[in-house]
Amino acid sequence: MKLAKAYEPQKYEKNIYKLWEEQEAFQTHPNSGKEPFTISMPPPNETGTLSLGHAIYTLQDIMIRHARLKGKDALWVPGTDHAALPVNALIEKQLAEEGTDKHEIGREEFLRRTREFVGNSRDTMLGQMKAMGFSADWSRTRYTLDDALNRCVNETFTRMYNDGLIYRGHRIVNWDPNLETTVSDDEVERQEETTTFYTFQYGPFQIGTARPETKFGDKYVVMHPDDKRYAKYKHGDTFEAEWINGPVTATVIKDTAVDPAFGTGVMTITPWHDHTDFEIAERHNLDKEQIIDFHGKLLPVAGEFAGQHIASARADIVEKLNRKGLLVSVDENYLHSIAVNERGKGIIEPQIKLQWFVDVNKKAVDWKGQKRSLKEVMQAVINDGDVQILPDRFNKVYFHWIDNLRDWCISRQIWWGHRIPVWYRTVDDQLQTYVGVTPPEEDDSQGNAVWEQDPDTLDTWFSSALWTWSTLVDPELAKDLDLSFEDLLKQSRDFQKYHPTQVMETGWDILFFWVARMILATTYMTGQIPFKTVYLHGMVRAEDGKKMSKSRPESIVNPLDIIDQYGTDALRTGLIQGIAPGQDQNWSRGRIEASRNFCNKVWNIARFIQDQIGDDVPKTVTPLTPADHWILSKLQHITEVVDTKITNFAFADAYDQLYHFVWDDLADWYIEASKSSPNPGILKHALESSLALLHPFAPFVTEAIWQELDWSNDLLITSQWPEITAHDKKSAKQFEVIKDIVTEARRLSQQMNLTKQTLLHDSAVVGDSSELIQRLAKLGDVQQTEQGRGLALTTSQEPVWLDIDDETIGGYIQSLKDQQTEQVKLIKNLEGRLSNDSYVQHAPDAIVQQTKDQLAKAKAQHDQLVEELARL
RNA sequence: GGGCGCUUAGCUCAGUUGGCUAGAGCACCUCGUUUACACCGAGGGGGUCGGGGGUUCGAGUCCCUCAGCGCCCACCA
Repeated sequence: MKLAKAYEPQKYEKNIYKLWEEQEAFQTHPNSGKEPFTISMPPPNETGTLSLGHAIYTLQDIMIRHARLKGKDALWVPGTDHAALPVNALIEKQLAEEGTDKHEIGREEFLRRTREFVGNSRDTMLGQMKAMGFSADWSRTRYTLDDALNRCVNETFTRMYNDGLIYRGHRIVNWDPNLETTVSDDEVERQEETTTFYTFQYGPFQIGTARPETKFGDKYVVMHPDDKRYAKYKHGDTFEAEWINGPVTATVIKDTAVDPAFGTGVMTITPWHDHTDFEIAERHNLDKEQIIDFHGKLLPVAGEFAGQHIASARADIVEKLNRKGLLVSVDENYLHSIAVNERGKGIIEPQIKLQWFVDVNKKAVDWKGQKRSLKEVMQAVINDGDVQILPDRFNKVYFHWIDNLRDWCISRQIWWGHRIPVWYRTVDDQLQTYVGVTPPEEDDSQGNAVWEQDPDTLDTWFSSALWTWSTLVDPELAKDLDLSFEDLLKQSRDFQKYHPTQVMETGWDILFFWVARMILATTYMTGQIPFKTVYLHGMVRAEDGKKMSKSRPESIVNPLDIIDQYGTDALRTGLIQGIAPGQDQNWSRGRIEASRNFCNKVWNIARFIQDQIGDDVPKTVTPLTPADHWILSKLQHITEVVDTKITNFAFADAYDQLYHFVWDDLADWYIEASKSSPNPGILKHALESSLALLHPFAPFVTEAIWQELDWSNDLLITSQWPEITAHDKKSAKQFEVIKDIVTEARRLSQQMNLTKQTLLHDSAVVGDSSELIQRLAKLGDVQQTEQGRGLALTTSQEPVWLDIDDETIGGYIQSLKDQQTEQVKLIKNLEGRLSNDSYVQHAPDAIVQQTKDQLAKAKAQHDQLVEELARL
C-alpha cells in the first residue's frame, strides 16, 4: 500500500504492538542455545499510574531490542511491586476520607480493599508500559506478592535467621505516629526548620533543648570528658535538681559524643526518643524510659501533662519551667532539621521497640571462599569489579552509605506486605519462637497453646532485594515445598539460563534502597551477583528544573498525554536525546517535537523510496555511482558506531549520530543525489538497514514502515542487525569531493545572489558527475575547460571555477580577504605545531599525520585565494 | 560538618581513556512552490567552554584555588 503523506502514530501503534504480541516477538527461548541477554525491569510501585520517570525505561528497551536484533536470546522480565508503605498510606487516606479507619474495618477487609486497588493499578500500569512500546516478555510478568516470590522471601528470612543474620531486639527505631509503623533509616528525610531553642537551669548546669516536651525523665547530664569548665564534676557524681514536676536526682556522665562548642557543652539525654542519646545510654548502661506513647501523647511520667499531645504540650511545659524560674534564655531563630517519613511526611518520633533487624556486620556469609559480613560482601563486589556502577562517581556514594550503614530494621507494623514468617506460643510461661518457610505444625495433644504468627510485615525492599532471581524461579516448582531451596534454583530453567542478569538500569535515587540490597540479598542467597552493570539514569524534572511534585500538579507531565499528542517514538527518543548517565534532565517539549519531526522524516524517506522502487522489489545490492559507494561506506560506519555506543551505554550519542546519518547523509545527500540515477537495490538496502538501526530507539514507526512496505514476511523487531556490504572506498571518496563542490557552489551563489551559473572544471570526477552537480548546486551548466576563469572553488582542491565576471567577484572581494586571513591564522597555528619537535615526538603518529594533511590542504586553499586576489 | 554534581551559543544540553579550527536540538537571519517530507530544503550568524593559577608539545577534558547554583549524607542536644 502507498504510504500516507505524514506518519500518524495513533493509527499504527496499537496495531503494531498487537502484531508483536500475536507473533510472540518478545518471547525468549531458553533452549535455543542463543547467548542470553537479560534485564530485570525495576518493578514500578502499584500506586496508580506510571510517570515520565518510567518512560526512561526506554533505555532498557533499547538494549533489549538491540540484543534481540543481534541474535541474542533477549529477556526483559517485567513486573510490579506491592509497595507496602506507599500503598498502605494511600489506602489509609482513602479510609480516612470515608470517615473510617483500618482498625474499624479489620485486617481482612483492609487487605481485600488493598488487593482490589493494586489489582486495578497493575492493569493500568502494564497497559501503560505496552503503550510505551516496551518489548518485555509478558508471559513472565511477576509481582512481588506472587506465591513463588513469597516463598523466596520466606526462604531468605529463614536462612538469615538460622545464620544469625536476622535477630529480634529492642532497638531505637524511627517511628511514624501517623502511619503507626517503623521505617528504615533510609526512608527518613530531613527537613530544615526554624524553631525555638530553650536554655534551662538544671541543678548547677544550664542545658539547651529544642524539645522541652521530652525532658520529663531526664536524670543524666552529659559533658565531654576533656571539657575543662566541668572538670570538677566527676563521672558518676550525683546532684539534686529542681525540674518540671519537682526535684530529681541526676547523675553526671562523661562522653565524647558531646560537642563542647555547642550551647553550654552540657546536655541531658532522653535515650528512649533519640538515637544519639540511646547510644550514650547503651555505652554507660543507663536507664531508659519511654516518655511519649506511640500515638504521640505524653505518658504518666509527665504528671499533669500526661495524655496531652506533644505538639500542644511544649508551650505549657516551657511556661511552667519559666514560672519556676528555670528558663534561662530563649533563641527563636534556631535552625535545625526534623526527621519526617518520606512517605506521608509524618514527623518521626524515635522509639525503642521490639523489632526484627538484619545484622550487617556479622561475618556469616560465604563469599569467594571467605566468611564475610553483608557489608563486606557489598563492598567486595564493587572493589573486585564484579559489578560495575555507571557513572562511576556513584561508587563513592555507595561506599559512603555502606560505611555508615546500621543494622537494617525490616519489620513494619502495617498490614500490607509479606507477613513475617515467625510464629510464637507460650508454653509454661516461656515464649517459644518458630521461624520457617511454612507455619509450624500444631500439636494439640499436649494441650499447648496454638502458634500465632507475628503480626508485622516486612519492609518492601526486603522482597525487592530478591527481584533479579526470585522472578526467575519456576513458579510451579516453587509450589513443591519438599523441594529444597537449593534444588529449586538448580531446577529452575530460567534461573539457570538468565541469571546473573546483564544490566540493572534504574534511577540513582534508589541506589541504596534497592541496588545495594539486591547485591546484599542475591550474593547471600544464590552465591551470584545480581547483575554485571548498574546504569543509573537521572531524574526527569519539571521544565523549570524543580522536582515534578504532586503539590504542583501543573508541573507533572503525563507520558500518555505526550504519546497521544506526538506518538510513543517521539516521547522515547525525545527523552533519551542528549542525556548522560546519572545526570538529571529538565522536561523539554522542544526535544519531543524535534523527535516527532524526525519520525516523520523517516516516514517520508520510506515514502520516497517506495515510490522509486515500485512493485519490482530488487533482490541485489550493486553500487554503481560514487553516491552508492559513499552511502554504503556511511552505512557501514554508522552500523559500527551505533552497535558500539549501545554496548557501551552511550545511548544518547548513538541516537544523535544515527539521527544525523539518516537526516543528513541518507535524506539530504544520498536521496537527493539518487534522483539523477536511482539505484533501487541500494535504496532498499539503505532504508532497511536504517530501519533496523533505528528500531531500538523508535520501534513503532520503523515497524510500521516495514509492515506497510511489506518487502519481507518477517517482523522488523525479530529481523537482523544490518550486515556490512562491500563497496569501493575510492569511489566513495569521490562523492565527498562532489559534496564539497556542491556545497561551496551553493554558498557562493547565495552570498553573491547568483542563479544558474556555469561551473567550469578540468576534473574527471566532476566530468563523470556533471549532471548531478549541476542539479544539486542548481547550476546553469557544467563545462569542461583547460583554462579556468572566474572564481576558483577551494574546498575540494579539484580544478573547478564558477564562471563569474570580475565585476561580480569584485563585490565579493572582502569576503575573500576574510577567508584568506582565516587561512593564514590556521596555517600559522598548524605550522607552529609541526615545528615543535616535542609535539612531533610525543604526539601519536596518526595525530601528526592529520595535522600535516590539514596544513597541506590549508596551504593549497590559501594559495588559490592569493592567486584570485592578485588577479582581481 | 562531610561528600557529590553543575556552571559550554539566546534557551535546553552533549562532548568516553587530554589531539577541537568547540557540537546538537530549539530559537534567530537570508533565500526557496526542485516529481518524499513546511513535522520541508539551501545558506548563514552566534561561544576568550564561570574567574584565576598550574601540569603538558597540546586542556572544555587532568591538578589546585575562588565564586554561584543544586543535591546527598551526618547524632549537633
